[in-house]
Amino acid sequence: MPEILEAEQARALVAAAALDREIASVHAPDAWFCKRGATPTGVRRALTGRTLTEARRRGKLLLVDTSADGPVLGLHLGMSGRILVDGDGAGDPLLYASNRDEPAWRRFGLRFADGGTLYLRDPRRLGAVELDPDEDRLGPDALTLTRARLAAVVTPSAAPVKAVLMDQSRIAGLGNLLTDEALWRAGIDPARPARTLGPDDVAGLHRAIRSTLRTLGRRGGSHTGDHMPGRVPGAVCPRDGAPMLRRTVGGRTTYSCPVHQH
DNA sequence: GATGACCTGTGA
DNA sequence: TCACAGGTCATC
Repeated sequence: MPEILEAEQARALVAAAALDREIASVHAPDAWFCKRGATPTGVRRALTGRTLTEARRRGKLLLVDTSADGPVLGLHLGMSGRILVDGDGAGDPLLYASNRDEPAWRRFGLRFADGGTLYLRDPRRLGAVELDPDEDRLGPDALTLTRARLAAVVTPSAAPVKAVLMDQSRIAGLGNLLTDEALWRAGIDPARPARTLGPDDVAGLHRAIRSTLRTLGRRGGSHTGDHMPGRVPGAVCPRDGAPMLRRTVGGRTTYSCPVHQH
């Protein structure tokens, strides 16, 4: 569930509440959760005594700079992760993930010298902590996606347009729900080969992505879309009342309207 | 580019 | 008891 909107909320929370506080200790109980070469010991050594200086984001990946030429702390929310600072959270309240404060779900955390804390709580354990992440493994951020860039990504690909939009190396930040919402808004069939989209389709899709991110961002998250009521078996299209089509496209469960999406 | 595995809470 | 949710990575 955490897609770009939830990651942005988490980034804003870290920026507002967790910067410039000395890290007294690091809670890294789960070696499996440390990815791409990071280890609990390594992370502990790298962060203890430093402060967080800036919170950035690329797609769904949180990037936190640290003081004194320290490493960049990379945090990924996976599918059920949430950031909590001093016990207060930001991001996806609970759609698939429980909101209980189960200590075992604190996969990673910082205790500050002032007594406060930052935690990454992730019941399903699919998030990640890494050091100095390779930011270029991700494409340009979806929140600043230009129409030209979208066209450059969509035009050459024979894959379903949904698969292209969700490919993080092409565009970073769009997940299953936001992609379905944007295609539903644009009236484009998720399974349509990307290269069959003409300039008008691309322009419309670009507008739909922007309106999706702006509107759902204001409402509070990826699960607040107009398309959501149609994401239930047996549901009808919220726009025109036609029975929704449920398929797997690009490896993910996909709901679309067979009447207005072509 | 498509598929399955990873992991685990939830709900039927 | 089991299908399903879903981001990402390894493998085909």
